[in-house]
Order: sequence, then C-alpha cells, then structure tokens
Amino acid sequence: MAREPTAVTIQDVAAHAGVSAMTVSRVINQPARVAARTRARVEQSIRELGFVPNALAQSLLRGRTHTLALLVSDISNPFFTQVARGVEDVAQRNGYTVIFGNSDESVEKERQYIQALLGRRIDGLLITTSSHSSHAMLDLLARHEKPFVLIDRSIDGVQADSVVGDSIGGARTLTNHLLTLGHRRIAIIHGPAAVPTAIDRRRGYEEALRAHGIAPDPTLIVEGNFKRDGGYRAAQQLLALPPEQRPTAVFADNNFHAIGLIEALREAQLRVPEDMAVVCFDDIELASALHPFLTVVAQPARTFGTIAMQFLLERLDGTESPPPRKVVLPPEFIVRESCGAHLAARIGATNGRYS
Amino acid sequence: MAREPTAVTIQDVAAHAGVSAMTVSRVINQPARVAARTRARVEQSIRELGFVPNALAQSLLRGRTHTLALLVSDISNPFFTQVARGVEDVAQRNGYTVIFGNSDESVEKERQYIQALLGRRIDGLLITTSSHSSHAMLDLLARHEKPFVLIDRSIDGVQADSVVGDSIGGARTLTNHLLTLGHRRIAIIHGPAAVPTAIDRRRGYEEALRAHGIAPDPTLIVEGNFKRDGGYRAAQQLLALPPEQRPTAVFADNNFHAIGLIEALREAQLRVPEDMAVVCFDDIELASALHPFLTVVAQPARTFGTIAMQFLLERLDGTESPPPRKVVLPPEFIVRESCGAHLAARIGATNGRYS
DNA sequence: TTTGGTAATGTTATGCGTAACATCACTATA
DNA sequence: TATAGTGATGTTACGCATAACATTACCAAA
Repeated sequence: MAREPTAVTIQDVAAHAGVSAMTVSRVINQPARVAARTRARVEQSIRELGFVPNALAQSLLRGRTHTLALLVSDISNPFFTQVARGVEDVAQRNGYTVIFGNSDESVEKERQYIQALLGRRIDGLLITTSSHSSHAMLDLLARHEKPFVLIDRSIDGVQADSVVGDSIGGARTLTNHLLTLGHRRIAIIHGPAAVPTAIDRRRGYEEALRAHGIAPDPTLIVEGNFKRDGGYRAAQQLLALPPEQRPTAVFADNNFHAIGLIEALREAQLRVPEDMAVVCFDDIELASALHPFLTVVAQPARTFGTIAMQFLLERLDGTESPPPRKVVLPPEFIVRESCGAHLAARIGATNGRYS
Repeated sequence: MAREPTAVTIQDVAAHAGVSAMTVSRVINQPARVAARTRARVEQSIRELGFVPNALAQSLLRGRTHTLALLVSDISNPFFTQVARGVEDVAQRNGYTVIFGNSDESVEKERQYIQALLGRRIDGLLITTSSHSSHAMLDLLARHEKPFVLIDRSIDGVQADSVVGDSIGGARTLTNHLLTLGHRRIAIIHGPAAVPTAIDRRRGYEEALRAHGIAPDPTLIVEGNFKRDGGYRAAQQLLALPPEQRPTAVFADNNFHAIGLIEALREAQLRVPEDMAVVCFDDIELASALHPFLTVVAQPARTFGTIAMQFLLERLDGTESPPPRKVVLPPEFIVRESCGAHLAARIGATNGRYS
C-alpha cells in the first residue's frame, strides 16, 4: 500500500493497552460500557500515542461525514464574508466542518466544485447559485440525496429551502427615496441578467419609476457584473451620455458596483451627492463604520448564514422532511449622505435642482 | 450498517457494465489500460448511474485526502478574507479543497479545530496562531507529520515555513510619519500581548519614538483585542485623559482598532485629523476605495495566502523537505487624509499646533 | 450446585476503492 | 508448433473503525 504518514491506528492503541480494537472503540464512543480500570488504561494509551480516530473510516462506515460546504461567488465580498461567518459559527457549534469555495460566478467552476464535494461525500451544501443554469447542478445534488439550501438567490422550481433578501422591495425603497428627493433621471447599474437578485432589483427599480409615472429609460439601465470593474465601466458609460441625458442619481444594485461607481465619479471630479446622488444595495459595514456615507439598504448577511445553516441542520438531523421553506429577510433602509437627503432637507425638499 | 443515503458504488457501475470493479477503477484512473470499447461501455454506465468515486475510500487507501485547512482568528476581518481568497485560489487550481475555521483568538477553539482536522486527516494546514501558547498545538501537528505554514504570525522556535509582514518596520514607518508631522504625544492601541504582530508593532512604535528622543509614555500605550470594541474602549480610555496628557495622534495597530477608534472620536465630536491624527496598520481596501481617508501601511494580504499555499504545496508534493523558510512581505505606506499630512503641507510643516 | 442473566470483552464482516498479484487470450518469434 | 511476451481483465487483500454477533467470566436466584 502506498501509505506514507503512518498514523497511529486504533489497533496500535489496542496493542499498547493490551485489549482489542473494539474495546478502544467503546472507550471512545460508549465509555460506560467499559470497565473503569480498562478504560483508564486505554485512555492512557490514547494519550501516550496521540491517537486521533480516523474520521474517514468512520464516515465510510456510517455514511455521514459531518462536513458541509458553502459555495459562494466571491468570499471576498463582505456580504458573503458575513454569511460565511454566520455559517461557520453555527456549524462549529454543531460539530460540523465547513468547506468553502468560490465559484466566481462561473457555472463551470460551480460544477467542478460540486463534483468534488460529492466525491468527498459532504452531508449537505449551502449555495449561492451563480445563475439559472445552475438548475442542472442542483438536480445532481438532489439525485445524490444531498440536502442543500439556497442563499441569497433562489431559483423557481427548485425543491429546496432558501434564505433570500427582499430585492424587489429594497430596490423599490431606494428608488422611491431618490424620487422623493426630486430626482427624475435615475440610473441603475444592475448585475448579470442571469442572476435572480439582479433581475429583482431591476424590477423593483422599474416598478418604483412606473408608480411615479416615469417610463424606464434604457440608456439609464446598464448591466455590470457585480464587481468593481463592472460598476466602474457602467458608470463611465453613464457619464459619457450627453449632459441633458445624464442621470442625476444612480442606484448601484450591489456594494461592489457602488464602489466602482464612486471611483468613476471621483475620477470625473464629480461630487457625491451634489453632482450625482448615489444609493446602493448592501451596506459595506466597515466602510460605513469608518465614514457613514452611503445611503443603502443593508441586509442582515450574517443572519442569512445562520438561518440557512439551521435549515440545513434540520434537514440533516430530522427524519422528517418538511416542504421547502423560503425565508425572505427584509433589508434595513439606512439614509446617510450619498443620496443628498441632508442637503435637500436643508435647502427645502423641492428646490429647483430637483424639480 | 447504519447507512442511509445509498450512494452508487463502483460495484454498481461494474455490475451495470458487466465488468469487474477493478476495470471501472482503471477507466477512472488509467484509461489507457482499458480496451476502448470496454471503456466506452463503462463510461456510459458511470454517466447513467451518476457515479462519483468515494473520496473517503480513496483517501483511506492512499493516505492522502487532498484537503487542507485554513485557520484564522476571524474570517470577517478583511485582511484574512483576502488571505483566504488567495489560499482558495491556489488550492483550487491544484485540486485541493480547503476547510476554513475561525479560532476567535481562542487557544481552546484552535485546539478543538486542530483535533477535528487531524481526525479528518487533512494533508496540511495554514494557520494564524492565536498566541504563543499555540506552541503545543503546533507540536501536535508536527507529531502527526502534518506540514503547516504560519501566516501573519510566526513563532520563534517552531519548525515551519512562515509568511509574515514587517510589523516592526511598518509600525516604525507610521510612527515616524506622525513624528515628522510634528506630533509628540502619540498613542498606540495595540493587540493582545500574546500575539506576535501586536508585540512587534508596539516595538516598532517605541523604537521610532526613542529614535526621536521620546520616552514611550505608558498612559499612551493601550491594549485592545484586535476588534472594534477593543479599539473603541481603548480610544475612550485615551480620551478620558486630562487635556494636557491627551495624545494628538493615535496609531491603531490593526484595521478593526482603527474603526473602533474612529467611532469613539466621532462620538466625542472630535475631527480627524484636525483634532486627532490617526494612522493604522492594514488597509481596509473597500473603505479606502469608497473614500480614501485612512493613512495606513497596507499589507498584500492575498499574496500572504498565495505564497503560504505555494509553500504548503511544495511540502506536500516534494519528497525533499528544505529547512523552514520565512518570507517577510513589506507593507506599502499610503498617505491619505487621516494623518493630517495634507493640512501640514498646506499650513507649513512646523506650525504651532504640532510643535 | 445448577441455571439464567448480565457485564466485559473479543471476533468477524463491512463500507468503498485500489495495489498487488493472478489469469486468460492472443500474437510474435524461433 | 511450442514458447515467451503482451494486453485485458479478474481476484484477493487491505486501509481503519465499528455494527452485529460471539464468547467469557462472574453473580444471583432457585
């Protein structure tokens, strides 16, 4: 056999303590069923040899690995970081180990990961699907009877628990806010059309406009990629419009888009909110702690993670399998400076600039 | 046996394709050694049944799990988030899966994690030790012949590769900068005395002061916990000093401390940098992108992760085991607003306020 | 003293895939 | 034609821990 790191096995402990492997196993798993003095001896041997039971062998036998996975598009996005933190927390408390993976919004990477994870016989999965087309993958999971929970992005027709935010509502809130401040030419930088949250946020934006009797203007609707560079390029596109067609406010549909947007505005020497109002979906907590600036709808990211983990644990532990549950967590609307509300309040809500 | 999710095994595939299990195994691992038409038939069966080889069994046999772990104090700290990103990237490209864990700066949690990871027979570990006392744990790893790499915090006398930043140098740079701007009463909020980086940053701070003929003042040296609340409380402690004893500048030895500090200053209605200059170790990239404000020494966090992973892979792949390597990555000094340099420049470097 | 019961411990088989060895069919060589 | 060689495939044993069953020792009840 091609083994190299000759680890200490239960047999070694058994030999050392002068008992059978089974007795050692009992000491570990059902101590009460071993005579006190034998148990003491075995425990001594375990300590001396530094024996750690091989979870691979246990898992092979029991069909449970106590390992889960969290697959997100980008762990360095603070939203997902917080989700991860929540997930890890609950997992750790329940004796589960979590494998993390980045899909980079690529269906292919996602597929590879799931394949690898199935091989490792994870007990379940938490996933932020990269797009509609993840449907096939989720079927694969279902086929292998692996419970999974959708986080942030749910997909119609998929039989699984999901924890999402109210993207439509949040987008409507932000857009309404801008409308209330008098803006009429409001742009949106939205994520890839294949991503449910991007679609919903755009929908909320359009709904709010229409409710105010404004027809959405295609030139003000720009697609990004949920990353900084996408927000930056989208912003440049908006700034390249002839002055009279330019927006007076922009709604960035995620945090990275907002950052790219702000960077582009700064380069163009435009002031926020004086020259351009900005609102954003998702708070950047640390940035806001340092400098409360962006007006946002903030999502309870960590809670996304903890609730999703709870759901998953219930599926794993419970013998029953209730129908799929869907939790929609409402975002918190936080008015800060970037929308210009404080200026508007100071100079009157309906001054010329906004009319 | 207590198995529930009856997964498809190699035997099932073998039966389906009318060959032995061994042949299926060959199709997967050494396709060239199987006749083309047999191979085609087996591949067909694999696809039809959705067979995914059980990595647990493979690992049990080969003694390699192709699983690594990254143990940090807090994955929601953007520094570690970036490290994680770098680690995951390299791991993914090399066919490794990464388990992430938070130790919360607790030696006990760290111990528990390592125990669990050893049980899972991870091939190696990347770790940001929570303190000196992690020594025993690292011995445990060594005893189990698991290679590990220390990230961000190295410990004297431990035989392992490490990737760290130049904490002393970075701290010296920041402190010198404040001194050059004319500050004489400079405070430091440093991390737990058990953490190497905290010690080094304090050392660099004190060295810089002494080099300018200033004796470190104990009342200006406050210990935090590397978290926001620690920075906040430390700041309050500094602000509670009688006016003439108060610092005119504060050096926060990590990003979270800086945030807590700024929050406390804002609550006290003190302006930064006019009323209090602030510099900080570690950049908060997203915050700075949004609003370039904090003067910092920024560390190439992601590179920490990629280099550490490279080291680990070399230990895993290579038959040779070179002596421990230590990489010290220099931080980048970025002057922005919080130190007041732009004001000093405008009103002259040695005006009354700073003298 | 015999018998049934229980506590303590051991033996065997199993999970799943593969290394090592074995077998079989067929071809090239002498 | 006999033999060695090669390719294709099968059989057995093993990694490690444990469920299920077996055995042993000992005690209480009859």
